[in-house]
Amino acid sequence: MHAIDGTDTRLLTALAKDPRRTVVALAQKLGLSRNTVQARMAQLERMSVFLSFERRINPAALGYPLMAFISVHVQQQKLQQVADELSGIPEVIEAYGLAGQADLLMRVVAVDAEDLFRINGKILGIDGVERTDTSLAMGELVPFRVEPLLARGPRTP
Amino acid sequence: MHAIDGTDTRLLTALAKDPRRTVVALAQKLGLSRNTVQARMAQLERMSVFLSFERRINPAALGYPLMAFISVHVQQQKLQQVADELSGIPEVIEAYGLAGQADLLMRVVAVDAEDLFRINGKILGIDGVERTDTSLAMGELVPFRVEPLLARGPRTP
DNA sequence: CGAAAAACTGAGCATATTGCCCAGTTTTAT
DNA sequence: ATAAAACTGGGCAATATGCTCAGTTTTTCG
Repeated sequence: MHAIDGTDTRLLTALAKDPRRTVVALAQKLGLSRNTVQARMAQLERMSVFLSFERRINPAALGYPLMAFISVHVQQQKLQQVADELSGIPEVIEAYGLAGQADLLMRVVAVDAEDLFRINGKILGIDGVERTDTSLAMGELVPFRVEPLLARGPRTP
Repeated sequence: MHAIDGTDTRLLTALAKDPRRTVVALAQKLGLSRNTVQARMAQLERMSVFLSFERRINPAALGYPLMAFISVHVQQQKLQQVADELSGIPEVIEAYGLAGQADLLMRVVAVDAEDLFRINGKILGIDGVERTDTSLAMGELVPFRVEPLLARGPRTP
């Protein structure tokens, strides 16, 4: 067994609903033996189903209430260098290489508008960065969720 | 105490590093009493420092290896309706209202390119959606992290 | 500055959980 | 049909948890 099956998705759904639930309680809820839940959890862990705990930490609560998406046009063949420089800026919380209009899209958090301006300046100062477009996030219109995907059951990859 | 302080950031850092650590082990590591760690954790929970567990679930492992960012131009005064429609599409895992070039930016996952095309068609079919721009994510250049923010210690909000 | 409130400490208790082992049964893969 | 994988439920020892408590320390506020 190395693809996610219906029992795994049910387990993930239950976990998502109540992340602090004990293995015993999960087993009860799912009608499985405790050992099975343990074994399945261990397997999900091994399969890298779980991303970092950091994703659960709200930057706003850390003092960074502003969020922005900054797309960047990068000089040819300098993408990796730019990425390395970006990773040195603490407020850059993630960055993706893109196939599309821009070369790179990052998510940035900031203390306030001034801070954002400063960060943007920093990004513009990176060798290889040609142009940036900044879009301030005004609010979550669809809050993050994977529950609808889980509810559909497993997909054959 | 209702702002995050240095002890909280240290606690979050330790948690981020080892999410399955017991309260007893965390207390030991941080040189605090068990009760204090428990009390602090409870407070962080109350303060909504922790976002949903779902954010830790990797859509790729669920059978959605493709990710794309789709920006959308929306007809005036239809933003909320569009958002409601988007939330009915399971593959739309989050969407932000923007101040910038586009009105809305969403993150979409898909099984394959065909699936992505289908989803895009669905989005274009929503009343109020004028235009979309799709950028396929080719890879994480800066993987998600808030550790550098935590390492800086608390920020006064 | 002093008093009060908040936060921290360490001890303790009863109960629950965990990691792991085991042998038997059921399900899946070949 | 057979073998391997997965599941089951039982069990054990060690540890953790939720919670209480009284004393101490730190922070807040007038």
